[in-house]
Amino acid sequence: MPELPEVETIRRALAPQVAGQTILALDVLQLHLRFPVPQTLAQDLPGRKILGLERRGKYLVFRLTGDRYLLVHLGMSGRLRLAGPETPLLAHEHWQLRLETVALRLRDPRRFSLLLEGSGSPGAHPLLRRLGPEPLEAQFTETYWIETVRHRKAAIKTLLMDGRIVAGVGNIYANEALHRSGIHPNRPGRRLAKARLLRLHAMTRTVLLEALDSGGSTLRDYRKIDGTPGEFNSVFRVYGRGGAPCLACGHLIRQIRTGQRSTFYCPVCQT
DNA sequence: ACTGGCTCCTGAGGGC
DNA sequence: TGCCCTCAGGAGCCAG
Repeated sequence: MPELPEVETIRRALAPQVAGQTILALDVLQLHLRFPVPQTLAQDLPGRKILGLERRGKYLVFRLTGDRYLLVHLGMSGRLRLAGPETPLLAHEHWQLRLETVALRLRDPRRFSLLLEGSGSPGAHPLLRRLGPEPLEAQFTETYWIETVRHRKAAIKTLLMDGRIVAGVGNIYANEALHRSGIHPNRPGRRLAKARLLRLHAMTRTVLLEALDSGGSTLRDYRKIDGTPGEFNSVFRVYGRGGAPCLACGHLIRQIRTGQRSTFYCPVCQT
C-alpha cells in the first residue's frame, strides 16, 4: 500500500486532470470494500463538480460543489487510473467515476480500500478527526513529537506508524527512518533519549521528502497515475533487504515482526 | 489511557 | 504442474 509519498504523488498527478470537471456518473461494480460504498452516492454525485483534490495522511479528499467531499483510501493494494470511458474494465476494478473527458477507476484486489462521502469540513469526518499532524507540515513540531512519545511503552516503530500520532507513515518509511536514525525498531518510546527522538523526527521528514522527490516507491501494487512505477525503491536501505548487508556497516540486515508488521533493521547500527 | 491481537480480502511466491 | 503455506505497503475495533 501506498504510504504518504505515494498518495501525494497520485494527488499531484491527478489533481489537474480532474479539477473543474463535472461528475457524470458513479458506477459501482463491487460495493463491498473496507466499508460498504454508500448506496446514495450514485444518485448524489452526478452534476457535482470536482473543485480540487487534497490529501490527509493516506486519504485522498475530492472537494465537490454543494459543500460535499469524497473520501478515498487505497488500503494495501488499491490503484487509481484514468481511462477512456469505453475502455473495458479490468478484473478487480470496483468503481469508476465518469467525468467529462475521462473516467477515474479504482482497482483493488484485496478490497481494503474505501470510498465514502461527507459534507462540511473533511477534518470532522470520523476517519480523519483523530489523525495526528502531517509529518511534512509545521504542526509536526519537535516538541509535539517528543511529548507524545516519550512516556509510551510501545515500540517506537509502532508509535511512528500510529496515524493518531503522526499521519501517513507506513511500514516502509518507518523502517527506513529508524535505520537512518540508528534506533532499534522495538525500543520502547520511553526508553529513548530526547536527542535520539529528535533525530528520528528529522529523519522521518527527510525520508518522506526524498521518496516524494522520487515519485514514491513501488512494491507490488503501487503505480503512479500514468501506470509507471515510482523510483524510490533503489534507495531502500533496509526495507525488504533481510539477509543482505547493511549499506552502512556491512552487517546482515535482520527481519523480525513488530506488532503484526515486517520489520527490517541492522543489529549493529540500530540500538 | 494504552497495548497487543484480530480482522477484512486476494494474489504472489516458496517449498515440496 | 500443482498444492499448501505464508506473507503483503492499512488501520479500525476490541478486550484486557
